[in-house]
Amino acid sequence: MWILLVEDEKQLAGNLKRGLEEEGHVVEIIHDGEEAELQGMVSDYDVVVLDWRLPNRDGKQILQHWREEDRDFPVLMLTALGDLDHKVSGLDAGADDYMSKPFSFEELLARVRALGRRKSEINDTEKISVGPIELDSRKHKLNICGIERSLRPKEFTLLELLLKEPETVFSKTQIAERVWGSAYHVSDNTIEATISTLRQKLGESLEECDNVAWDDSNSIIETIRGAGYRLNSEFINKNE
Amino acid sequence: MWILLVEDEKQLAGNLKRGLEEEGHVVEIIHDGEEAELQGMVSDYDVVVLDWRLPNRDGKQILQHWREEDRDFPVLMLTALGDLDHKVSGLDAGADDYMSKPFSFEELLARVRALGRRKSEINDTEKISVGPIELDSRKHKLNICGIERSLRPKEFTLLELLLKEPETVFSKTQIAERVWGSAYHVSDNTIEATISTLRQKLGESLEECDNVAWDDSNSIIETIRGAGYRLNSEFINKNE
DNA sequence: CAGGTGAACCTTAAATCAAGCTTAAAACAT
DNA sequence: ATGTTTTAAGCTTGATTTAAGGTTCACCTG
Repeated sequence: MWILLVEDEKQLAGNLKRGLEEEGHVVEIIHDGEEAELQGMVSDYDVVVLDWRLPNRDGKQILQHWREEDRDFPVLMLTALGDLDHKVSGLDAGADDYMSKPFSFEELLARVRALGRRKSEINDTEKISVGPIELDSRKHKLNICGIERSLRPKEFTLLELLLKEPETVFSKTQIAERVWGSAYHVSDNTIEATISTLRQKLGESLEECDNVAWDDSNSIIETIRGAGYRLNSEFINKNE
Repeated sequence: MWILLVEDEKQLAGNLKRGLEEEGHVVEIIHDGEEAELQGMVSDYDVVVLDWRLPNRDGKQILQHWREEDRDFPVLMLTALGDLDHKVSGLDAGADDYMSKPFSFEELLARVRALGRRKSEINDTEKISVGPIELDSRKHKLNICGIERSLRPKEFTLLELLLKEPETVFSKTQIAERVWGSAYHVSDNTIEATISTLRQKLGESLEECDNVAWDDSNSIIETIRGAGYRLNSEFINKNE
């Protein structure tokens, strides 16, 4: 999932980010309230984790502005211990869930997961499947006509992105942002190399299936020159 | 869309250009303030992205001069983080939106799209259709009476330009600007060659249609000697 | 008004250029 | 130490531009 984490304590933010990433999420951190507000206006995160006390704007204000503008991602608010009033006013302002510090990481994880699931069926049903391909988000496992196959984290996230919105063309820039978390510092070649190994793994697996209408196994992921990549629509249709 | 990007950090500018081009926009980069000002005086871009800090002139000056001369394209200004004063003074000077660095690429994309939409209906209507010809800008697809056909990027952008404003005659210079991003370094012959292949592809496709009132399939794109090219108006009328 | 002339334009193939692919090895992280 | 990610290099494929010769058209001239 694509998560925005708004938290000004840098250490805590860093830890959470790492933990969430280990679970296979893509995490963006923002330390500043104003910036966070803007960011939320333009990007459709799957979940936003929002600290209540922030420099420049407080969490509640930010959230209210978002909701006024119909930004509808689920928001998990974080408050200091004892701020029970905040709980109420926060949920009022449109938060979907609430947690008070300190909390265990496991708990955060569980709630983030729950929120993501709630948002939409497509988005984090742990299992996405297109034709004979099944992806288990939780376990980072790929399952092709019954045969299990392990993917590396980056490969996994990339495939997940493509499967979630088949038909859509994702540009390298978008892929960089959604899989690596930022568009800068990621070279084209890195993405190409990842696509390449991913194709190989998919290809190998599909060859071992009997009942799949597909031969040129290399092109499950289509290249649209100059524009990006997408899941091959023919493949989708034939095997849906 | 036709976008001018004024930004002196070459690396950043290059990245953004690539990203925007992947989305199907035509992008011209200028690194220098003075040159940018001139360019804005003579070309009607759909959107201008303007860095605030530039060599030779600062963004604000440039923008003011433009507005004094009634150059009315939407301008998205870029400032360094924390320059909140600039935000205000920039919007004052006539900017339509603002973003502080660093920003995510998707954010830029969203805002550019929004500004383009605001300006005119024609832009960003994802699907353009004239008679049996349908063009999907976002997906880079051409569809003629139901049959899909692939065009190369330059061919595509050129056709898009002609379809967006049928009736209008586009000179070679205009075509160079709006398809290649700049009029220099593009020879007449290049454009002629592109028109030629485009005509062929359109011709072939139209022959396969039944219900189209058109015979001399070569002249869907009309040549107006000494002036330029345009979509054949007869074709438009017969098939509208 | 026939014929000639030059400019603009067309067409095709070949040459150049750029995007994307693949593999192994280096770097990084755990 | 092991698995992952990134870089590097040479390669393949496809897109674009150039080049060269052919058309067409407007207009000039005898």
